[in-house]
Amino acid sequence: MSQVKQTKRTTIYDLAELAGTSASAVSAVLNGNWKKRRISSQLAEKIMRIAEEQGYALNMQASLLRREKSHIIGMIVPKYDNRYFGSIVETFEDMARARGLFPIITCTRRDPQLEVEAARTMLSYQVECLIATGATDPDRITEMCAAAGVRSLNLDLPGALAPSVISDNFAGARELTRRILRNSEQRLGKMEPLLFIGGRGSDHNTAERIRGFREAHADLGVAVHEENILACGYAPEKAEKALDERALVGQTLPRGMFVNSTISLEGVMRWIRRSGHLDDRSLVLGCFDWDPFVTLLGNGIEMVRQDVPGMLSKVFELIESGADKPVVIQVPPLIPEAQEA
Amino acid sequence: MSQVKQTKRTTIYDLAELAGTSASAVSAVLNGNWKKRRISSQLAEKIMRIAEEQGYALNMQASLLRREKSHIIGMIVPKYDNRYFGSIVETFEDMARARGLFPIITCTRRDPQLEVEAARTMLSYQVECLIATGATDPDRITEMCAAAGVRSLNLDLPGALAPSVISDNFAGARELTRRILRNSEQRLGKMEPLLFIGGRGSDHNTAERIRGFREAHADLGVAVHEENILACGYAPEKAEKALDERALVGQTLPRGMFVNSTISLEGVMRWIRRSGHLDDRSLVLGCFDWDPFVTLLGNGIEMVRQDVPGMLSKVFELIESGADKPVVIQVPPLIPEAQEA
DNA sequence: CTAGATTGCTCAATCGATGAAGCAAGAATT
DNA sequence: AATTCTTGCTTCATCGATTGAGCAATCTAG
Repeated sequence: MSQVKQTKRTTIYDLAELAGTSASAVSAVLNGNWKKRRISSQLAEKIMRIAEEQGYALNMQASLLRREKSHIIGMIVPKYDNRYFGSIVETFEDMARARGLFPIITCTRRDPQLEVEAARTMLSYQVECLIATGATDPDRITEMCAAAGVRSLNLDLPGALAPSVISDNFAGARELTRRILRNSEQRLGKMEPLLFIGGRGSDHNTAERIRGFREAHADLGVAVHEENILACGYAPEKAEKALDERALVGQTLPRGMFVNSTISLEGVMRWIRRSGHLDDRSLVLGCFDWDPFVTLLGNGIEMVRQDVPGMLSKVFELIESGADKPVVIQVPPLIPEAQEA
Repeated sequence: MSQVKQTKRTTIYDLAELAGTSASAVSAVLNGNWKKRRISSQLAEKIMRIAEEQGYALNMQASLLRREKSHIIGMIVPKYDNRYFGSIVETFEDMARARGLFPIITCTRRDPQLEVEAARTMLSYQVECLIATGATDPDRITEMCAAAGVRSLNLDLPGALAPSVISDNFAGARELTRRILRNSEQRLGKMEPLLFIGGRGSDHNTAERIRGFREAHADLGVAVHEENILACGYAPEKAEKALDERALVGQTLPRGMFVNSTISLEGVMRWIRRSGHLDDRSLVLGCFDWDPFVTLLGNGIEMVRQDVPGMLSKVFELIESGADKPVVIQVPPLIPEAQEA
C-alpha cells in the first residue's frame, strides 16, 4: 500500500534477496515443509516476516506447473438462478474447500457448445476432476476428460461412461404424484388424473419422473391420457405456452398438476394467474423441486426437495474412493410434511 | 479415448514430435499467431489436425506463467441462494466471457475471514481484477489487491478505496416506502407508519434504505418510531426472531412492512404464517429485492428489483476505462408496476 | 551471377516455484 | 586425530508455453 506502484509482483527471488538467502529456502519456508528441508526456525521466521511485510502472494501458475497435482476441482452447472442449482454450487464449494481443493465453477446455460468449451477450459486449468451437473451431453464431457486422463462424474443427470449421482426420480415422483392425487381427492371429492408439465422428454430425469407419475396413477387405479403429459422444456415461457395450447384442445384441463421444476412452476403460476385461477382452491399442485416462497404460496403445493448435501456427499465419496465405473447412485429426495391445504 | 491410460498429458513437445516439427511452431499454430510467425498453412493444418486427434488441451498454468496478462477476472460473492446474487453471478460470467476473460467466482458466506482467504487465493491465480460483491470489509480486499498491483472494484456494497457500483438504495427505498404507504392507506383507510425489517444497521445499503424509508414517511407527514426499525441481520431466522421480540413489546405491530431483502422476507413470511396472518389482507408488504414467486404470493407485495445487468455494465465500463479512483456509482433499481392487491 | 530480401522454420532463454542432489561447517563417535 | 553424522543451507534442472533472435533455403533485383 505504501509501496510504489509496482508493475512486477513480488516473487520468491525478491524475498530471497531481501532475506539474504536462496529462493529455494524461501519456497520451502512458505510452503510449509521447511522442517523437512532442515531450515532453521530463525531463518524461517525471518522469511515469513519479510513475506508478510511485502504482501507476498504465491504465483499459483508457477507452483501448479511444477507440482504433480493441481488440487483444482471443476464443476459445470446449467444455471445459477434457482434454489436447487444455487444450493448445489454453494455446497460443492464448501465441501471442496473442506477437502483442501480449489473449486472452479462455470455456468453453461444448458448450451451443449458452451459445455464443451467450458470443459476444455477446465482441462486447461488442470482440474483433477470435473463434475458435470445437469449436462446435456455428459458422455461427451467424460470422453474429453478421459482423453486428458482426468476423472469426471455426473451429477443430477446420469451418463453412460462415468459414475453418476442423481435423485431417485422415480420414487420421488411416485410419492409426489400420490400426494397430489390424495390432496386432489380430499379437495375435489374424487380422484382425477393429473397433468404432468415441464422438463424434456428426452432427459433421463423427466423420463423417470413420468414413469413414477404413471405408476402412482396405476396403483390408485386412475388412467392417464397421453395428452396430459407435457414435457415441453424447462423454461417458464414454455410451460405457459404449453398450458395455453393444451387448454385450446377443448377438454377442460385437469385440476391437479405435477410440475417438473420450480423453473416450470414459474410459468405455470403465471398462467394460473393470467387465467384467473390464482385463488382457486380446487387447483391442486405439486412440484418436483423446492423453493422457500413456493411453500408460502398458499395453495398447499406439495414439493419434493432434492437432497443436495446427500448427493454431494456421494460425489465426494466416489472421488475419494477412486471409482470410475459408470454406476448410477440414486439419492432419495426429501419430501417435506404435507402442507395444509 | 482409445489411447492407453496416459499418466502424462499431451504437450506441445509431443505434438511437435508427431508432426516432425518444433514445439515453437506448434505453439505458434495453436495460439493463432502462426501467420505473424510465418508458418506455412500446410504445416499449420497438419499441426491442428494432430492436436485434434490427440485431444490436446493447453496447459494454462504454463501459458499464463509465460504471458504477461492472465485474462482471469475474479469475483467474490456472499451467497448463491437468492435471485439477486444468482443473477449477478450468471450475468458476470456472461459479460466476462463476452470480453474474452475467464471468470472465477467464489462464495464467502459473509465471513470476513473467508473473504480475505478467497482474495488471497484469487491473487495467487493472477487475477487481473477482483470484484468484491457485498463484502463485509471491501477496503481490506482493495488493500490486498493494491499491494499485488491488481485492480479491484466493489459491487453492491461500497468501499472507500476502490470504485464502487451499487444500487441507488436511498431513492429505491423511498419509492418503495411510498408505495407501501399508499397501498396501506388504500387497504386500511389510513396511513400508518411501517415496520422496517432486515439487514445490518452497520452496512451502507441498509443505512441508506433506512434513510429513504424515513424520508418517505416524513414527506407524507407520518412519524416513524425508533422501535419500528429492526436491522436485525439478513438471515431468515433473525427476522423471524426479531418479529417475535418486537411483538412481545406489547403494542401491536404495524400492518405495513418494508422488508430489506428476499432472504429476510423468508423469515417474515414464516412468522406471518406461524402467527396466522397468512391470508390477512390487511398486511401490506414491500421488499427490497425481487423473486419470481414472491410476485405470486398474492398479498400484493411491492418489490424493488435491483438492476443487475445495469450494474454489471457499469462494472465493466469502469474496468475498461481503467479508472481506479474511489467513486460510487449508483444505479437506479427497477420498480415494477404495482401489483394488484 | 551475386547482394539483398523473403519465407519458413528452429534454438534457447524465460516465466516463478519446486525439490533432488550436493556441499561446507560443526558435532559426535571411535 | 581421524572418521562419520548432522545441520543448514545452495545449486540447478525442471514443469509447458511463449517469443526474440537467428539461420538456411529460396526468390528477386540489378
